[in-house]
Amino acid sequence: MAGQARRTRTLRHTDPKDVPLQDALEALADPVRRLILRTLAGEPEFTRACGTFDLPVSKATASHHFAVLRATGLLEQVDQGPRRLSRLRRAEFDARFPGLLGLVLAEDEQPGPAPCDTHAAASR
Amino acid sequence: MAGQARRTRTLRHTDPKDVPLQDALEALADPVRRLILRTLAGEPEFTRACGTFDLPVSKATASHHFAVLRATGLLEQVDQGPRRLSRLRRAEFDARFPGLLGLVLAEDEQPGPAPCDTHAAASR
DNA sequence: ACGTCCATTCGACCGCTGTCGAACACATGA
DNA sequence: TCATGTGTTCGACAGCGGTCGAATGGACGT
Repeated sequence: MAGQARRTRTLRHTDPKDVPLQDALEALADPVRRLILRTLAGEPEFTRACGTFDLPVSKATASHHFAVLRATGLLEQVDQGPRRLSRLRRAEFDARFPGLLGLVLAEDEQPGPAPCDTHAAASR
Repeated sequence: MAGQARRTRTLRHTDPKDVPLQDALEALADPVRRLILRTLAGEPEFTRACGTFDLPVSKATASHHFAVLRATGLLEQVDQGPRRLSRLRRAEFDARFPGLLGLVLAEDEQPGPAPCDTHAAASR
């Protein structure tokens, strides 16, 4: 059978209304998760699969971060075949925490001279 | 004997302008620190000494949290004799991260069923 | 049926940070 | 000078969370 309509199934996601500020801040306090959110904000909805993100971590870790974001009501995901497409729940999250997501999306990539790097890179 | 001027000396504090979003979120992700901020917001400026806060942690831990808040540009402190009085740098922080502090100060104390602490019972 | 691709889950490791008691430093008042 | 009250600093400990490789589960295409 030729490909018919893709069976896109929405999976359970947390409603931002039920998210305590504690969880929201913890979720956003991770740089990888913020990178995911910023990437997602720059694309049409439901066009990026998890694997297409350019993240500095392994697949397992990335999956963990997606789960956290979903649990915090920050994104909604849809299974389309083997891929899992994401959408940023911008309006919903903004209704719960006005301005918070905006700060994240507007974050500068801090191109500084790497004062914040984790350990002795001994580079440059 | 009365009438000697209180020698209030301002100590070094970080300018919110120099604070990366990363640090701000990490600072606000701690419930004790948010409690400090909310308490401070409900009082006139420079009227609360560190010891007068009703915090669920030891003196040493409280001191640590005050240091973090100071380093994040969230509060300014003045030494008045043996006491260290604090002021919430509301406007300055709001200029750097519009709306963020507002969310914290408006936070509900979550009186609900969920006891936020996962363990640490029978302390002291 | 089978293999492939995609994402999650599992177990383990490790560093960071929140936590504490005790010791210290400082300013003040007797 | 000493005692007191206040806040910080010093080790030390514990738990959480981010991280990984490997194993697992599903959904196609052939």
